[in-house]
Amino acid sequence: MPTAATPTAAAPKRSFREQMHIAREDAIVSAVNRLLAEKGFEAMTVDEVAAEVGIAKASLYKHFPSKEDLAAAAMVRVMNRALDFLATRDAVEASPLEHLRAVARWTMEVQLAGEMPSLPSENSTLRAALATNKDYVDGLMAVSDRLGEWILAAQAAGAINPALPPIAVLYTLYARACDPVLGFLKGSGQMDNAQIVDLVLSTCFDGLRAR
Amino acid sequence: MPTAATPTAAAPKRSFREQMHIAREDAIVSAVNRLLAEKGFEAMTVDEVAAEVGIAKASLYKHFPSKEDLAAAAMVRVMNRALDFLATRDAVEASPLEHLRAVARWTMEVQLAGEMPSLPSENSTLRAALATNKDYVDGLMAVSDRLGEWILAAQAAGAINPALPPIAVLYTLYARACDPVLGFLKGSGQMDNAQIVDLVLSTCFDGLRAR
DNA sequence: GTCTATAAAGCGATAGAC
DNA sequence: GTCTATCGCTTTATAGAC
Repeated sequence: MPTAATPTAAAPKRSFREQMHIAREDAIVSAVNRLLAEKGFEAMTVDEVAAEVGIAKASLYKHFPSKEDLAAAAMVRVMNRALDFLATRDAVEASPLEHLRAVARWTMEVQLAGEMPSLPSENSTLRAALATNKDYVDGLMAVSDRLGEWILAAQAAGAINPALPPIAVLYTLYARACDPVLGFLKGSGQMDNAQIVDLVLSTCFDGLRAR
Repeated sequence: MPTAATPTAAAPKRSFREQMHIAREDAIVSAVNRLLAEKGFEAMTVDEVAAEVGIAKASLYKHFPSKEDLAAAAMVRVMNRALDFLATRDAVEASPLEHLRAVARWTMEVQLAGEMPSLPSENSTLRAALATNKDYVDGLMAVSDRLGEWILAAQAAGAINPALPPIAVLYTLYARACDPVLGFLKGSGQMDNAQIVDLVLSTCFDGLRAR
């Protein structure tokens, strides 16, 4: 019975093709992710993406209808990875402040690994595409909600400065994920990644002033 | 004596023309400055600059030989404005920490005014142009030296965390001049500029943690 | 120095064979 | 779905008249 009517026979075949398809798309999204982190959306070209993946540019457009969708897919994946990381923290016994520090540390490590896309400038075409991308917006909301809980709890416990509006704390954490200070210090060639992360974490949570 | 041989007669005429020339170039650089702040180097087009200034694109290229030189001129002007501001602080009776706070506040106000160019991504063609631009490099060094003195003095006085390498403090101040948190908070529409600056200054110097 | 007009190159996106 | 080849447009930069 070679027809597709038998689920037990058709499912594996379809699944295999789908897995190949997913694997290919994952390779594409990975390349886009790296290029977005390295040079940003405007400077990244679709030809570069195709060259890095090792396929023709036209093939890219069979998977993603536009450059914006290509980049949006990478942003969605980053957001999902963040959600995955947040989920791992649920099993950890720690204070809200410690959770927030752990998240900030994770984002900085992702950035030093060259896998944190730099945020698109305010009037980029990518911004509009992201704003109407349900997967991205949902992921962003989910991350923000989770972080918001920890922020409120940390402020209630007196660990985070209660005078700061929670939204300001949230935005600060997002901004530090792309903090160019990491690249500056890396470029100075005087420290290793662990030292850089510790330093920037310190300035973020403890400030420049002595305590 | 209408010839150019008489210095007293020739000098004013040349000076007038030069002033016109300088005024025109200043208008160009101002437009470039705003566009660099608004959308960054890659997304800014020379056509936009010409349209904003109100002259033909070819005329721009009589003043500046390339888009990179155009942008570099704007960056040099920002650097010189920073030097001017630093000079005004010499007349102010204040501690090194207060000087650093004042500088950070000034950069944030410039950014909220839409006049702080976003820093070029790491492998932008603008980076290479800036690295070989003597005026820019000299200005950057002068600013860094001046800030470096205050940083060292503030650390010696125990006002800035002495555990932080001075270079990390310097880079943090540079990064906060372009901090996207200002734009985020502005976009939330919940605060005025003064509140935003105070908030970000607080997180920069005092950190997120309660004191 | 300013303009109009255009060259030269790069880009996102598509056509059509296989 | 992948490829080669190309379209159509934008962009940087220049030529040449005035």
